[in-house]
Amino acid sequence: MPPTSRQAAAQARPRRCRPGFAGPAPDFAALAASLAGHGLRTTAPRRALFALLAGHPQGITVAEAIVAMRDAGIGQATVYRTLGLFETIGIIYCVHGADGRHRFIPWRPGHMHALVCRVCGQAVEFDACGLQVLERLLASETGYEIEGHHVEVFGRCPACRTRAGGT
Amino acid sequence: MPPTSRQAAAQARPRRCRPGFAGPAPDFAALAASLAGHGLRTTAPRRALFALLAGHPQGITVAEAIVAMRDAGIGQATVYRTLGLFETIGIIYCVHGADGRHRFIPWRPGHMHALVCRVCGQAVEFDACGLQVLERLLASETGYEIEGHHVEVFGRCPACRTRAGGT
DNA sequence: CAGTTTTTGATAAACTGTATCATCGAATCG
DNA sequence: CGATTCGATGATACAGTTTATCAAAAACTG
Repeated sequence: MPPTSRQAAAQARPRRCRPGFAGPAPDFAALAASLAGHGLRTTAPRRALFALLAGHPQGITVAEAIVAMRDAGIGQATVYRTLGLFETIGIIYCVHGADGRHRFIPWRPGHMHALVCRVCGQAVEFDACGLQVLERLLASETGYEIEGHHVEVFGRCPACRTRAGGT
Repeated sequence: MPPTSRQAAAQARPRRCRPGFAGPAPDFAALAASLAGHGLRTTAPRRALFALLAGHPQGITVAEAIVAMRDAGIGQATVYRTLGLFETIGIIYCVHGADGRHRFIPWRPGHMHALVCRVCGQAVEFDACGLQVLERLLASETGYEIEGHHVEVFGRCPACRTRAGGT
């Protein structure tokens, strides 16, 4: 749902696939630009969370973010707010593992998707170019105007397959 | 109503994607067979939830199920339990929509997916055969053992496109 | 640097999902 | 057909997760 109350004044335009984020070296300039472009301010907590995400290209859970941010003196409410904000302005996206927990992954150039290991949670990204073909096909066959898609593939990573055959 | 359920001939296999479920006419015999095949009992709440699901091929949320079942005098704990059960024995599967909420969808033959209109909610189904190619490619490239996928495509249906141009 | 508005952190509160347990009932057996 | 057994249910309590509130602090503007 859209943000409530007064501090929602800055309407963030729902945007997808903003390139240029994530990676070993957090691009704070890009962060600031994206925030400014949505009329939002660049603050220390936002930078900190952005850096945390940049250091975890495979994504983090809310709980992990809360713990990490707490060590930096940042409250959990801010973590929730900022994650939601980042998702809204399109610098991260949210998936849920098979365990049902949300995981936030930085957007990478090219509209990547995550292949998540059900056992250890490690995620590998892949492009879903095939999906764009599917979208076009669907559009022409159904007359729908396709606005987006959400893909989730899950399985077991090589390490987990080796470690335990069963489960 | 204990009618003649001799048609339950087919023994239940612990298998996913069992066909024959869902649809306008809930196949209670198939439900009973599947439950019995897992050593589970056929009860009124399970039949009721099964019928509810059959009436919503596009899936329902937990909240919707709880409300609907409450009207039938069924407790929320039972709804959670039964949904989890149905998922375990493979007559429904769980996804989370772009809004982050879980949605339970009856398995259909052929593994169809839904294209949902964001405005009116009307859904069109399509097969995602392209996805199977993608899965195989991912498996060979990443070494993951692919166990499943979830695809959600959303947009605006022709009627809603015509009716209102906005948003 | 002062003013204005957004953002934050702490707390409370709401919500979601799970565990417990006495009771009920489906399947089985006599 | 009635008795028995053990799984299933519903109500409640409980734990965990997410959101709302609001005074205080911080960020942008000029």
